[in-house]
Amino acid sequence: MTLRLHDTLTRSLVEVEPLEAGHLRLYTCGPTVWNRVHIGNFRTFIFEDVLRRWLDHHFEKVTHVMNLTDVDDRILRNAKEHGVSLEEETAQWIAAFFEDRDTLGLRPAHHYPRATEYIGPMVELIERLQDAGAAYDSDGSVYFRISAFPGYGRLSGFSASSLVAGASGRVDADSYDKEDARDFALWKAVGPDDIGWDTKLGRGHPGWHIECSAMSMTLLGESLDIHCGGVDNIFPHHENEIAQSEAATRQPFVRVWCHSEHLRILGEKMAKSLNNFMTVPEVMAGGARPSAVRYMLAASTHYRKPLNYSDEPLAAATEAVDRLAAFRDRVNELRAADGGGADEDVLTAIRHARNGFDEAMDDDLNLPEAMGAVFASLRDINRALDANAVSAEAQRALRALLDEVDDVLGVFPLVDRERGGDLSEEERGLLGARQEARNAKDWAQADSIREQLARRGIAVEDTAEGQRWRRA
RNA sequence: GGCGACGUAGCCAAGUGGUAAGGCAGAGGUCUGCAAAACCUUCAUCGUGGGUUCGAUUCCCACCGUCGCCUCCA
Repeated sequence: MTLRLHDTLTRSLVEVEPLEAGHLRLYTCGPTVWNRVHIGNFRTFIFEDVLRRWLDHHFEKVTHVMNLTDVDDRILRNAKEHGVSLEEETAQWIAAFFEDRDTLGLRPAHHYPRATEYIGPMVELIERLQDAGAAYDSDGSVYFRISAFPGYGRLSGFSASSLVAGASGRVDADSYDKEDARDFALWKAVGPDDIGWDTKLGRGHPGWHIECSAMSMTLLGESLDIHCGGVDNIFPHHENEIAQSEAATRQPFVRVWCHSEHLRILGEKMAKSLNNFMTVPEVMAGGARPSAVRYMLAASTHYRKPLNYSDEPLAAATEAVDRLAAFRDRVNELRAADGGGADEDVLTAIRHARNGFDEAMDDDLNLPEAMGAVFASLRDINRALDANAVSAEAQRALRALLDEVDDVLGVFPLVDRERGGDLSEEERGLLGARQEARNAKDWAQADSIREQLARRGIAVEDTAEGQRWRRA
């Protein structure tokens, strides 16, 4: 089975083949830590997490690097305003990012390089560009010379003439003294009172794009396999990364570019600038479960299509997760019999689920379709289990299927965390009393206790094996 | 203005040149002391208008609508 991903540069599906056999090198654009990231950012991070997990499944070794951009104009401004160092300013937001990452169950990257720790490599890279004639000084700052890189615009599809300076209304068009409006800053000169670094280039701080080139080359080499981010990074960020990297190394910078679509809210992109965003803690405070948020962001639609955030998809995701979790409970509680009358049907359904899942995932990470295959098989399996017992072997196969699916989906650890630990002494007592009431066929009493437990957030179900509880 | 994406049931959504996965919600039923869970049944001709084709939701054109990018936004 080969994995195919949509490559932004060629706008086609390409087979993923690591440059170094058996070792895939992945770079994902991380957060700019100037405040708490929102769930729109996390849509991209979760897409990248699903990719990372599927790559782990495919290749012997994966090295995943996610950068933390801890120097940029907003951070510098805030640090100055608060009268603190850059490190003090960003520490809280880095901590918040890791907290949210863990809330949503993202597999940690192998490296989280910070821009401020790579000033040296950035300066070296800029010097290489100067030597190559691809960079020039202006008022102490250093700019990349677009005209020195003929391939400029390939990734975004923008031709030189089509770029309308300031058309987005986001940035002042002519605030810098550049040869060409499209040229971008590699190094920005600052005065002695401003936060900056004294380097061979003079006192200043790096431009936005150079950090990713320097950090990825340092940690992953001058050519890496996959580089991803949100679609809004295509231009200018990734376009500029390609230009500055390849102008320096004369080698292809990245083999496959992947970009995820935006999360929307009320039909519009969720963004800090539109003030229509929600953070992970805010969503949780609204009663959402981490497992449901993760499911919604990862699996409710394909990563290259916009996803609209609202209560309905979240509720649907909650139910979908519950269905999976209930099925896992059922599998774990199966009392396997030697005969295993349902084995054949169950094993067939498992095979269908696995094949459908793998195929859909290999086809550009189509997790929605992959889950469709899983759910279709769940129904077949449930039907078989309703009718007959299964062998211990079939039970093991069912567990393996769930493990495989959740190796990518990643919701079960979150579900376990949400359910909390064991029952308290008192709650156990209530459950025992209810069992006694049921034995005595005192239904009124049994129902009343079930009500009490429900008010504590504990759902009780009666099964052939007795009572089963879970935190709802 | 340039470039690009999308438009499938009440909602979310996958997909294919030969009459549409899956999830949620709804309706009816089986099971259950009652529930819950599970299962069964039921619920769409794929934005509009043309064209190509034996046949299009799937290819082409136009239109309408929504959205994104156009120098520091994931």
